[in-house]
Amino acid sequence: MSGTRERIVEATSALFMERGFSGSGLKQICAASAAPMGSLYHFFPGGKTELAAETLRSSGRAYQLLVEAILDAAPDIVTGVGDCFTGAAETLRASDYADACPIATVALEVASSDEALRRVTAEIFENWVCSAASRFAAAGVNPARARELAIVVLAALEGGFLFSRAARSTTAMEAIGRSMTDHVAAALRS
Amino acid sequence: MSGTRERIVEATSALFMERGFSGSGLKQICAASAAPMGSLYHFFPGGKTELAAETLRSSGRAYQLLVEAILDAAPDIVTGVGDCFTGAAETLRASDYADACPIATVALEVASSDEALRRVTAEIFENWVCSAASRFAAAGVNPARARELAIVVLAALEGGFLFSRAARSTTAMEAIGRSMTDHVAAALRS
DNA sequence: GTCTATAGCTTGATAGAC
DNA sequence: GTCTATCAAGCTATAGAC
Repeated sequence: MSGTRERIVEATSALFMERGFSGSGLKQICAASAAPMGSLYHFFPGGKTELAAETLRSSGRAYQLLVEAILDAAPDIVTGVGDCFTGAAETLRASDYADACPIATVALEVASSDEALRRVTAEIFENWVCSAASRFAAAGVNPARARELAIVVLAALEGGFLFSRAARSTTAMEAIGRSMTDHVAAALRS
Repeated sequence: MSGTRERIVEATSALFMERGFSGSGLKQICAASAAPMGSLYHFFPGGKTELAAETLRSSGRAYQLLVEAILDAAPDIVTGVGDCFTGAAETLRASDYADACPIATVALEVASSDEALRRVTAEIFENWVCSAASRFAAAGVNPARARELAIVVLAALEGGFLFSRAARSTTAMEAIGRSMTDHVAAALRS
């Protein structure tokens, strides 16, 4: 049960957030996870693509569980959505704007240049949308609208990460969070 | 007035959208723009960073002018916002999901790893927000709210590019566009 | 499973002829 | 201003001893 494999995946996830897919070298990943090159290719014979696919799936799942936990802990869905945005803002500040979406950077890099990885990112986003949509529907939003609402809220969260990281300020994330709580509240009333 | 310099910047912009900053090599850029290596360093003695900064500024300005033209051509601001999203969706489909935001991919790549380029992307986004906010204010939105509204609409547009490119489908962009027109209309009524 | 060494290629950048 | 040749360093990937 050597933790080497897990260490490699964790180091890859962190490097992907800081430098993206092309900017993260396998040597750098090995150094960051204190793993030799041979171990990386032992666990991931498919090389960088296989490692990236597993890293994206793993951090995508972890991120989904985090959001679900925040939504389920809140007294109502509107508060829960607000908590996601304030939590994202706090995490950004606490991590010096490094700990953001673990998928977006790589997703944009590979969208037009690596079909296998593009499919992986599409699957992760689809899981996120389904997860959020089911929460909105359970909270009383018309099921057909619930999916659209999930798409909008998650897209706005991604835009918030982009603007907040670029500006090194969380004012964008906070403004977007306010708008999204209003938007979800309006959807509940209709 | 050798067009070599312009060709280099244009090729760089296209490659940044398709493969990002780290994924675009200078040799690739020279090949795509039919320019020799020596010319690239003649025009951009600061190397890849200087070329990237100028490319980002140039395509950021062009993108802003495009959005402003769409907004100003529309009969009202709500229609104009809707036109931006349907236009983005059409452009994505027509370009096989390659022609999207010219800044976002690079902005995420450099946010935590290249301070000089991070500042450039922050400045571009700030210009976009100011431009959109002034249109919203001119349409009758309370000036304090106009800036927040601009941030939300642009962030949602960026999230729409991300989800639509990953899924190779414009349904996300279209759903987000519908929500944003509703959101802008609501801001006008309040 | 772990580790070292290295092949083969590409990267960003430079030098110097023209 | 243009172009070629080249450098040192980085990359992904592999081979093979332990």
